[in-house]
Amino acid sequence: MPELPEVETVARQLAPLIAGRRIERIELFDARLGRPPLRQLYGSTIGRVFRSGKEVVIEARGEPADEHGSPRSRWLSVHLRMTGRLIWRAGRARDARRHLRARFRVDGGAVLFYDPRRFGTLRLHQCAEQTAPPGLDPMSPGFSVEALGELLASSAQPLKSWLLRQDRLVGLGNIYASEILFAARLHPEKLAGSLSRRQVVRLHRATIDVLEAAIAACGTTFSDFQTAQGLTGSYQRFLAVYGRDGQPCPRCGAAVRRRVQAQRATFWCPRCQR
DNA sequence: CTCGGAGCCTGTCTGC
DNA sequence: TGCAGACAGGCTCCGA
Repeated sequence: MPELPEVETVARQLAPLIAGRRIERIELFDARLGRPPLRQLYGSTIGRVFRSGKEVVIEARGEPADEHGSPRSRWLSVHLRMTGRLIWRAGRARDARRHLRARFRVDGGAVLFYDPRRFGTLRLHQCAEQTAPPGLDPMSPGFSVEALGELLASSAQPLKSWLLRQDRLVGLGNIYASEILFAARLHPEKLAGSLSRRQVVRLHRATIDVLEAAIAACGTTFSDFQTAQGLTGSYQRFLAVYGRDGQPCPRCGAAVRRRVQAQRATFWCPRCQR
């Protein structure tokens, strides 16, 4: 389910809903989540809530050790993988238990973690540095044409597969990789290291444009994705190629094609992507 | 390094 | 209607 725009949407919506609230209790309902020592977060106050790569990170600020000490923070990161959802529930209503994997009780409500396929993960970090993803975030100031060019330069991988690797750029997944390549008019099987300077510029521009538009639309919803407020995204209305196998390319009218590349469906326009 | 395949899970949709 | 198979927004591991 969630790629960068969806995770960004969840983090942005969750932040004002839970920042400043006290963590009362965290319940895990799925053994696959392991047994992270979450009790150490009890009584701490939620600070920043932000996206890191494809993870939602929640800062838990503990009490100051003494009156001069600054509060000790820990960070809880949630990876939604394919079908995870983080939903804010105000008050003390009863929660649907189906697919409920974890519940973060805070004063005034709870954050519910639903995940039908159970691929999602929770991790507890003792320092902020540990929450940083390995790759470059395309929404960060460091994402320049030069930086993208350098990352691409050494690779003999097809562009579509390259874009899915989280150790180079973080946050892109199967939907946006296809959409970005369409916007950049680049063929998904073109080798990453073979791009001209102008093509790198196009890819850079397309990455930012597609992600910003998707964030503005609160992400893409097919079936699973919901925002923190239980709403759906609307970017699916703007998808040019993803899931549009056989339909006309919105730019040139040629039939959009689909093929499986490294186990994942790839969609592209055979006429205007070169 | 890269690729392909299997695996982790459950739900939904398609075609016979 | 029933059932098998394909497929799904992510990622990791293995062997070639």
